[in-house]
Amino acid sequence: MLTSKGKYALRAAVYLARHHGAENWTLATEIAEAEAIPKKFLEAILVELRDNHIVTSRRGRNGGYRLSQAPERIGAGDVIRVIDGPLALTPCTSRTQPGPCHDCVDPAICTLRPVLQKARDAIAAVLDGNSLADLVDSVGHSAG
Amino acid sequence: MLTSKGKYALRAAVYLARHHGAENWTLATEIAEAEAIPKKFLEAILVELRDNHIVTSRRGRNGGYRLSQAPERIGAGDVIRVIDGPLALTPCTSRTQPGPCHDCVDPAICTLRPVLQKARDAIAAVLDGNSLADLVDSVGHSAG
DNA sequence: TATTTTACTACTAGGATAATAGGAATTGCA
DNA sequence: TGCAATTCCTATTATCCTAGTAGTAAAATA
Repeated sequence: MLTSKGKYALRAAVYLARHHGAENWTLATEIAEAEAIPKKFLEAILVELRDNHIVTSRRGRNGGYRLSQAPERIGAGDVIRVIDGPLALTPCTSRTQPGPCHDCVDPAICTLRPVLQKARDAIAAVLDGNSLADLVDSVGHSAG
Repeated sequence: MLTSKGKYALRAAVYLARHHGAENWTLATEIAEAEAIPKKFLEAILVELRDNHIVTSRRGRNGGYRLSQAPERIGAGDVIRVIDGPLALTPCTSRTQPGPCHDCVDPAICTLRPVLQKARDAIAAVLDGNSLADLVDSVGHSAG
């Protein structure tokens, strides 16, 4: 399951994608109201997205946030990874932040790894295969 | 990410699959030692698996646990669902325990749903497509 | 310099996680 | 009948995570 924070992040990113434009800066307040996200919480999320180069921010008057790249170039998985961590089901099957499972007896002969690896690849294929632009377009139609 | 509990459950289930036999009852102590799982914690897990008809237990002397069905008929997803809950990334995309996302403005026009639905299907295809018997066989070879 | 807006730091309530402890109930065997 | 093995049940605990809230600092612009 995603955390609320992760979903908020994705919704905010999609909002920015929907309003993306060369010099179009969107206010945190606007996103918070439109998406019903607690404003202060959203600010913290946007800072994390900024630190991870998903969004760019500008302070002061006429400031706000915008995507760092075109919506077509940012995957849903990119946003989720930043806020909720790796897509994998275990540290040992993560590609972006691989690490040992502390409760694993012997990684070399782990019975679970092959399936969990396949699961990770399947999740990543979907979430990395769908850009924010795709999400904007997908409203209403659940096929694709 | 799976919880430790979920991984313990899956490892225990695979252990039972490896030692599956008509009247073969395996002790919790044996599984705990072989898989390095805290015994008391494992007992609680096995009780949950029993309540959800994944394993069958027998008390007293010569007691123990065994799978309720042939290892070929129990999917990795079945075990994970019992211990860690739905495979879906959000309640609204769960097939086995569907529910509303409390932070969702309007489910009908949710921008995230289509992708999350696809993600769920992808995860489920892998985890439901691999039985405990498959996991037993997959040791060593990570392809398949 | 006043106002807008993001950025930063600190704090908190509640719940989940990962156990541990102790004993009760059940079964088989001598 | 009683003892030992084993699962089953009820509590309790320490630690971390989640989902925020509050207040203030810093920056940019008009």
